[in-house]
Amino acid sequence: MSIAKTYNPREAEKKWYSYWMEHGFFRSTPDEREPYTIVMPPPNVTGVLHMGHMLNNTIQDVLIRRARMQGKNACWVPGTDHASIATEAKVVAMLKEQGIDKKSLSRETFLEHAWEWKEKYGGIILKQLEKLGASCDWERTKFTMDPDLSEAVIDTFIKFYKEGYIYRGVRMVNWDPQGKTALSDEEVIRKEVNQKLYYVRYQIKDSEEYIIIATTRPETIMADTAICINPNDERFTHLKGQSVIVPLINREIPIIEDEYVDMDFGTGCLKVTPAHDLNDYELGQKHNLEVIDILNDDGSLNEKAQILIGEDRFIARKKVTNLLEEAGQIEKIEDYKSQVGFSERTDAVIEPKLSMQWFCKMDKLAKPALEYVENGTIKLIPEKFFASYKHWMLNVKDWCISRQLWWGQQIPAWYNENNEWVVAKTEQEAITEFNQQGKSSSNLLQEEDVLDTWFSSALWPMSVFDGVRNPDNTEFNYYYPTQDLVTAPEILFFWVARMIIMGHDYTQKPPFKNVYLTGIVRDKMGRKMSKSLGNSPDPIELMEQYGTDGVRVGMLLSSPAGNDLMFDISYCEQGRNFANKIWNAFRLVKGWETTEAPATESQKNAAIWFENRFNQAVSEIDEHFSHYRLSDALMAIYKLIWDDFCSWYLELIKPAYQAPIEKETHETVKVFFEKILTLAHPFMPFLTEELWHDELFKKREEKDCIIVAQYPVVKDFDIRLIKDFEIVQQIISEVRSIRNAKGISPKIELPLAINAAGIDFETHRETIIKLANISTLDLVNEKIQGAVSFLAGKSECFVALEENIDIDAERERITKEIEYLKGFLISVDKKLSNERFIQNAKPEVVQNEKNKKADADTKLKILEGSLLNLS
RNA sequence: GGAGAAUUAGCUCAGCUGGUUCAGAGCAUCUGCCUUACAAGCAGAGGGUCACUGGUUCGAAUCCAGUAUUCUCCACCA
Repeated sequence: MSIAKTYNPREAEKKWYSYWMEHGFFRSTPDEREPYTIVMPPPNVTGVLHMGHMLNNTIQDVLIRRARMQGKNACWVPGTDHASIATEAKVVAMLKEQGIDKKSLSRETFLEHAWEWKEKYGGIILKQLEKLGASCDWERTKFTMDPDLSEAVIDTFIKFYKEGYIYRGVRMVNWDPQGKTALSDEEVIRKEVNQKLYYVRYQIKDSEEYIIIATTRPETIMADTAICINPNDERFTHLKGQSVIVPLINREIPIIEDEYVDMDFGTGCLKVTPAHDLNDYELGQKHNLEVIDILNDDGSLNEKAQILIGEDRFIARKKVTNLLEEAGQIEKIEDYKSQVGFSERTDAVIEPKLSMQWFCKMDKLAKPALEYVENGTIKLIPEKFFASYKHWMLNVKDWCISRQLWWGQQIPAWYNENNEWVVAKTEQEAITEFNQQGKSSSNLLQEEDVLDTWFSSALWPMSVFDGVRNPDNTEFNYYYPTQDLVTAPEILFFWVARMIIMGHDYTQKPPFKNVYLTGIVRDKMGRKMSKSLGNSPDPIELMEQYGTDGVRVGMLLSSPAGNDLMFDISYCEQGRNFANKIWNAFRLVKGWETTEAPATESQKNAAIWFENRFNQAVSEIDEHFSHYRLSDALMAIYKLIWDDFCSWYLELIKPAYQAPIEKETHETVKVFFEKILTLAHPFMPFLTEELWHDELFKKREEKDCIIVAQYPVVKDFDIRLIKDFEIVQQIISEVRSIRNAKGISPKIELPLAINAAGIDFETHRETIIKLANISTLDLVNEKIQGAVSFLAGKSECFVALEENIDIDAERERITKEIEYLKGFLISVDKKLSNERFIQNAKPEVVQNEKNKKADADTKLKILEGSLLNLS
């Protein structure tokens, strides 16, 4: 029988994923065990797996698999998000391709198309997550527009409305002219843009004089309703109370005064356009200015502009500039950099626009959500994000929750024929409500707008367990609050904060205990990986190439929480190589014939050492996990397996070529092997499951799978024993190093003599002989003449080489070491003779220095002896 | 403009409340090995004024201040 020399991930991946599914290992139902719950941040239903998802979901899978193996009732709830704007844009684009204009469709027909699209193309990403090994409870898959989740959203709207958090009003909002909807402040991305600053002349009425203003948006001058100057600005004192003529349209507007105007910026004169700028709007409110909105929903000019009607705002900007120039009204044009808002979803330039919207009052709601994080009920990992969380929470603004879209939850508000409105779940209830208020209830129309998608995502940890509609249900009581949330820092406010707010409002509990914020996946040049840059590898292809386990390991090796991850393909290679290393260790153990003989002493000692070393590693790994240092945990496993298990333990017990191994030892190796597989399983689910089922270990029962095997628990270990073995390892390394330096083949046996101090070398005799390839190992009490010597711990070792040793080289080496030790002693002595040190330092520290001195003294004496011995 | 963070080996990063001569890991590099588990490997080796300048301290990669560079978040200056 032959086993492939390299691990082939493909078969194992296919086989085990469906095996796990068929046997229901991912499924979770409430029982007497401790629950461990993660709700997956729902990707957009339009989404396709990218490196960010890969990282994020791998982390979640590692956490959930480990918890499952620790005997917890692990429940990972997957799902998708309806992503109003993105999805609606996709559907509109698709319809356009078919020659259908959204405007020509009724709301119902459009939604039919949208649902059709969703059923057909939506949720590809969930399928892709399977490839990654995601052990979600797929039967719980939710969509934010599922009927029950939608109902939860509507209920919440009504609840918040009744509690006085939701109101409706005309406000300046962020308008996305491409998506044709309002956006929340959080959905606006500000970018620095190279612009022009236009200096435009406005003629003073009944005068030849001009006033010059600076603007970046000349196309809005038709909407100007005042010019504002600073009352303290002496340059303009004579203009107070005058009015000016708006160029091109010759409308008369007043000159007003307000200290808001920065005298040093531009010309010190500001044109006031209340309809198209937030600050101007506020100025307008203060000074009772007229509001002239010259823009249509799509960003083109309307008839109020009087000129260039129907032109897009950016074309209009150019044309207005030309017209102004022709009219001699442009003083100058300067280059200018400024921040411009873009839509997070469509990337269109945001237009401040005055419109009627629904808002959620945030200040009161935010308070308890801040407290949770402040008092540690919810932990942010890493903590550094607390500062910005706090800042946002303290300065939170009201949340614009209405969107002028169809795809989403339609706001449950109803208008009667007099345009009066009530909030009610159904039309029937609305009628009742109107009647109670003594108002007309005929010709009711439901509010056209839908709710912000984040309004529904905010309920996610509750709504997936139906906890909003039915808070007393068993599942909700069992799984909520959830344990860990793994997500990107970018949506800390969008999502995390709002989940905490809603969770608290409903349950008086936080929705989760820990928030692990992953980094951003960047390319080698530090650029964020994105589709538009084309610098992101396709995770699916990566997994094809390196194996899923390899890519998982690669991603996690380099991603401390909250730090961005500079992704490089070589990490995946490292992951693949690691998988292959385990595979080959398995081949070795698998290939051994056994003999009935009992284990040898050295094998037993090796086993004792590895057991202790293993327990030490388990402690370290546990510690890393408790701080969510997944990459450190993984590295500890990597080293335990590669170095300790393969390079030391296996080499140590390995029988001679084609010789059988003692059965007792073989059994022990197998036990260790199973243990390290369980440690590795959360990171490398496929390989470990594949090996677990090999008959080398045993015939497994149908449900005896590593995915539910017992995860190693923290146990005591003997640090002394491990340290002693380190000395042995050092001796072996030194002998190999001597070989290397002298060009002596590893096949040639060398004699070794040890002047042992403090360690029982008999225990390790066989080990040293075997791994360092020693012919004779003598324990001596004196120095050996003409041998190369070195110090391991406090034991001096001698290798007598057949050819003459290079005395000068040896002398130099030893002298160097002596000098080092002397320097060391000087520094220690300096400390110890410093009274202030003795007085101020902790007693342990002082004692430690004393011990160091004693150690160094011993070593120094040995080395000085060696030096004498050479001459 | 405000806030936060970072700067340690060629690369990616550890280094927790100052205390081994403290400078570490992985990868990469170099040298020697096709030693029958693994060349996706084995053995060995080299490599860093801990960004800079001051300060606190018996003692600083670690604490403080300033400087430089970089990043992130927030913010309405036309």
